[in-house]
Amino acid sequence: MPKYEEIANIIRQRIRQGRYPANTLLPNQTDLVQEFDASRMTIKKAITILTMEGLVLSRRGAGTKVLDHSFWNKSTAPADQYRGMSRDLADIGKTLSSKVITFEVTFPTPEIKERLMLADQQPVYKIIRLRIIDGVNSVLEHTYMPVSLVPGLTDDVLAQSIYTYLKETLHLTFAGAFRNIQADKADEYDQQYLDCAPIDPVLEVEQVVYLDNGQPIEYSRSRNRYDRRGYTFLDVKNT
Amino acid sequence: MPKYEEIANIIRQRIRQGRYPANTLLPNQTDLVQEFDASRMTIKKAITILTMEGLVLSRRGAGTKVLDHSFWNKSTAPADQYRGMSRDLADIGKTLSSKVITFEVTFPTPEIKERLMLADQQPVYKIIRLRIIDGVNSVLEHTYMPVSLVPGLTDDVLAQSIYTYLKETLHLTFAGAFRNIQADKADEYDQQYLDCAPIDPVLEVEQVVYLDNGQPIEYSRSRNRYDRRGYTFLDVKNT
DNA sequence: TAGTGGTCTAGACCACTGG
DNA sequence: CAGTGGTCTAGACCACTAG
Repeated sequence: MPKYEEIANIIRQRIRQGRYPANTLLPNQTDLVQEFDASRMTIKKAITILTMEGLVLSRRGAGTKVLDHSFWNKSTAPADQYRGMSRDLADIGKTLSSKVITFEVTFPTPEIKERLMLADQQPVYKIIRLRIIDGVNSVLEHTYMPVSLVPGLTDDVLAQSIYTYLKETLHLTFAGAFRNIQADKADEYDQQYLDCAPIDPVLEVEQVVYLDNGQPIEYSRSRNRYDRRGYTFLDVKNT
Repeated sequence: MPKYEEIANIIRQRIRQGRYPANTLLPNQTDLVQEFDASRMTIKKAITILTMEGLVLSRRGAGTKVLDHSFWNKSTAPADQYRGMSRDLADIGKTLSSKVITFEVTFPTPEIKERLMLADQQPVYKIIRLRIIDGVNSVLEHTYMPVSLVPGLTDDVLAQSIYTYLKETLHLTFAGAFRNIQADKADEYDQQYLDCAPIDPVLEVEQVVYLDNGQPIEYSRSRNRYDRRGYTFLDVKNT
């Protein structure tokens, strides 16, 4: 692990523990240089990480302030499960249990072929899973993955976390994801599996996930019960 | 403007112009060091910007590849208006025209007071605007701003872009925003102004926008017609 | 093994904030 | 004005990819 990441971890811990209380200033960067025996560029990089996480805010001439974002958890939102991948992409697959509804191999439609950047005749997995959070049917997940990139996918894996399998077993690493979020009416499928009424809206999170070599590994549409899941994130100006 | 930003702009332009075509490699960093007469750290910083924008992807040992994300625009999504603030926060206020429905000064509810981090007795503007995109009523925006931070707000400003006023006239700069997105049923207000039926869902984008000194400047809830607006963004792993 | 990007340094200058 | 963070350099070493 890079030095700047270690330093960021230490400072983050100190903030959480209250050693650097909210609305006070962090030690200045030259002091941190001394304490961590690092160059200022390295300290700056560590602080940038914390800035992107919304923990601190630096201003030229004024120092680096510790922010108070405690109210984020007291949100009125239905349930803030989704998070950005600032820390780790695998959090997407974080839930209690899954029920596999469909698991088959097929040729992709033109749309899916394009999103996964596939050549002709390349088969994909088509997976539909019901995600059950705290015993409540919450998300209906339609997933497509190229068979060539994900050998050995089984029902067992699907019942757990796909991403744990991709990371731990196949040792794949991710570059990021492209997402589109929209509201939609509940279709018959949603109504059947999410136990919702025809008038209940659905929050659809559509995403393409990329490996660190730029190859798409997944296209999915997650249809969330509107009263169960929201999508929460921080959008920090980078500089 | 910092040197690394200028370099990023130049490289971005070359990518758009096709001088660095998709799926080819950028010149390596030592070559770029020579061309731009900069240090490698500066070149790296420029490339990081482009990485965050999804334009390129670097891999240790393999070079920096130009990505092809042309299909993002051919999305099946209803309309991708919203974007992250990677480039500029003001884009949030980018729309054709507005109709002011409510514009008053009031004391905040406890919830809004907390989100705007206000002391007691501090009044806020309460603004409700209908945003009309291409002649169609698309978004109903409920906005709260501290009066003390935004002097001189007028109907004229509201009819245009609030953010242009904040930036150009008041010279405020922004640190970022916290957002929560969820689906909801259309309430009577939505039905009246967005011309939608009771069964039509609504996409609600809730946000708190912060100034660069950490002070919240706005709390808002934007209620979008589900068939008019989605929320589209890139989530890139940072390192 | 050659070539790439990732990290790190020690120092420097500058822009900005706030008393 | 003193003190802060933002930028930038010239060089170094290392981890990784790909032939």
